Amino acid sequence: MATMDKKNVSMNDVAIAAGVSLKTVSRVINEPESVRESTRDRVHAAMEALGFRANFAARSLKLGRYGCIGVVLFHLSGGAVDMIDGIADAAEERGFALTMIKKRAGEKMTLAEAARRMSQLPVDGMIFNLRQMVDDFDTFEAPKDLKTVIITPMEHPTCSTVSDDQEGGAHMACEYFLNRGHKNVYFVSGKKESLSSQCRMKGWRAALEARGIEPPEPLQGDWNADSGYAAGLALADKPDCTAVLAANDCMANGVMMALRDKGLGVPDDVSVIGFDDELYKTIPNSILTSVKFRHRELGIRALNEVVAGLEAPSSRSRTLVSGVLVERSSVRDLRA
Amino acid sequence: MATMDKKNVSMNDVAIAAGVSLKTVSRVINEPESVRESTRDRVHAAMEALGFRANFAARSLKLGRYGCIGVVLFHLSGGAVDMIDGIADAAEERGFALTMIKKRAGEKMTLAEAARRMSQLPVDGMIFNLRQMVDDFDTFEAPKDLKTVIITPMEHPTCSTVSDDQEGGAHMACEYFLNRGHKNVYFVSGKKESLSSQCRMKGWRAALEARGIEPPEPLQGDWNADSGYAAGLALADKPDCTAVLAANDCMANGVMMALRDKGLGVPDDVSVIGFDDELYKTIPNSILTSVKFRHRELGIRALNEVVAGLEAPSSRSRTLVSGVLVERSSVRDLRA
DNA sequence: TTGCGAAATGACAACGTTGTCATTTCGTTA
DNA sequence: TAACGAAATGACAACGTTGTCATTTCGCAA
Repeated sequence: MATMDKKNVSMNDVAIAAGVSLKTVSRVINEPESVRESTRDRVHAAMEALGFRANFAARSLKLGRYGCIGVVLFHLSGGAVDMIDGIADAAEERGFALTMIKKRAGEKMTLAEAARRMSQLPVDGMIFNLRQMVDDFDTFEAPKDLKTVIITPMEHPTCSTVSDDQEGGAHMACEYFLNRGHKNVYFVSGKKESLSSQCRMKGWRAALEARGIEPPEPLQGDWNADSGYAAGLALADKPDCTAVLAANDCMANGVMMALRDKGLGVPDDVSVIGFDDELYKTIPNSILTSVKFRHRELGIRALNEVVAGLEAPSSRSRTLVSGVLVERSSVRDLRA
Repeated sequence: MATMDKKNVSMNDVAIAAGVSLKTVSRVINEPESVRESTRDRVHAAMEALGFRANFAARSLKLGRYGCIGVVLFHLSGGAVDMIDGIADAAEERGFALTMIKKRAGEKMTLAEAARRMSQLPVDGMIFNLRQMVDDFDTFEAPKDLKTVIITPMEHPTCSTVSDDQEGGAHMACEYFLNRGHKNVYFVSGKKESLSSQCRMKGWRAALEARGIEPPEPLQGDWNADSGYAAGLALADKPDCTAVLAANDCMANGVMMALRDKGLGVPDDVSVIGFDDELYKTIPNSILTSVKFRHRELGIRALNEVVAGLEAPSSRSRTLVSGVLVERSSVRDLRA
């Protein structure tokens, strides 16, 4: 066998093989222009022959940075995929890799705990994806030397935050109803503990109150279609119900099915708007108008915010990524 | 201000503050039992006061390992969330963090390229999530010192692989039809380039051929409901079509809607089975029988395989995680 | 050929840990 | 009190890079 594995190949090994100094090998990697071409070729050949791979630990130790951004997933939901996608793409583009840890099911993780664990890992900054409340949210202080961005709709006293504009999205949907002559809007919520659901409800409530309308009692759902169906059955009995805002598309679909089963048409008798714009994937010829959030954009913003803050970890900003109303035909214009 | 930030606090700083040697601080962290309690307390106090955090780079450099597993996402689909969830949980449990990179949209990444990039990062082993074919699949050789596991339905000559048993799942669904008196099964595929779709088709074809049935021409879909709907319209015209296997639930739903619109009932006139068992989230009272894969389990297995192979990176194994048929009422028993 | 400035290369320390081995301190027993 | 083995602690090198600064080599003009 030609290559016996004498552990790992170091720059020194390459240097010896190429008949140059260790430092020259380093230069070939970091500032190739400064090395004469003939020398460079010799070094490259040696690296190839020995199967050299730069040692991440030694490099980071010397440089004092890792080129990695930490991501803490407190919660892994459907929309999280696109967000991670955005984070990963933006990271890639800026030459960072991601280091990821996840809250385990059942485990109760605080921000402080997450920060403690992250700071043992190779990261220059970190992103927390937080979609539910945690105990120490208000008291948490990020490590001074580790830029921290929290993806959450709540404002944080010291950390930068990034969020979908959930309230704004709900507001937009309500306005859409009201501007078309609807006198009221019913609301079907998602799981109680979800911040998204809470914010969507808050926006709905605010939009109605801004018009001097008393918001009706919201109906409690759990994100799934069956809970929407149950809500729909209840709503079908309310004569003043002409408009329903459901906190996601699945429940909106449940509502529509229930209305249909009760002999009511959408949008002829009742108008419906959902959230997330994903029903079209599952329902052919879907007519549901829906508020869509740009999760990918959200991830990109979060990552950019971290990178921008690497030099000044204590800086603080608040970013809201607006939603978009994807218009289909599930809302009737009562003025017509 | 008490604590001016003189860059980072090192073990040496702590040692001085606590009036002990650097090595004792190291011991407090790595083998606390071997340090007298009074000393330990003093060191802990100093660490607290100075805000000491162990330096990952220095530690890894010395230890020669990182405690991180690399994950390469060639493709980020819906099912990937659960898989990542499984990987992350298993990693957590075994004391590993994850380092992640992602193929960017449009970019063409080979296994070799992915391995090259990963090996510059802090990882002890790696997992490739590969749901489409890549150019160098057969020729790829993993770095000798970096255990590599590929999540893919294809067998690889040198790397360990882990996969859902897609073929088996399709086979199971077909058997389920045939055992209930159906004489044939039609198939609606997903996107052409998807390995999942290809494997499901292969399993379907094999199951029919095993019973001496000539498989009808498969219908090409794209995973979304509309393509299923189109397929359903076509199938409604085929008098011999009593059973349809759709490569996912969304398309299965599209098929069912089309059949209904053509005046055919499910399961009375035509039976349908889907894949992934997720329709119930979107459709109230869903009746669709579906083959469900345990993506979370898949992730766990992949991670365990990597960790098991850390000592012997060249070992090779093939793991198949079986699917489960979630039975509802979309299949009619023709024998009754 | 010599001299010169610029380009290329090299020697050595340093980054912050942990392993090895030597030294000090402690608690017992003679 | 002295002597001893065990427990606790410390000094120093090493891990594989990069930064600093010194040295060598090069290309060109005198």
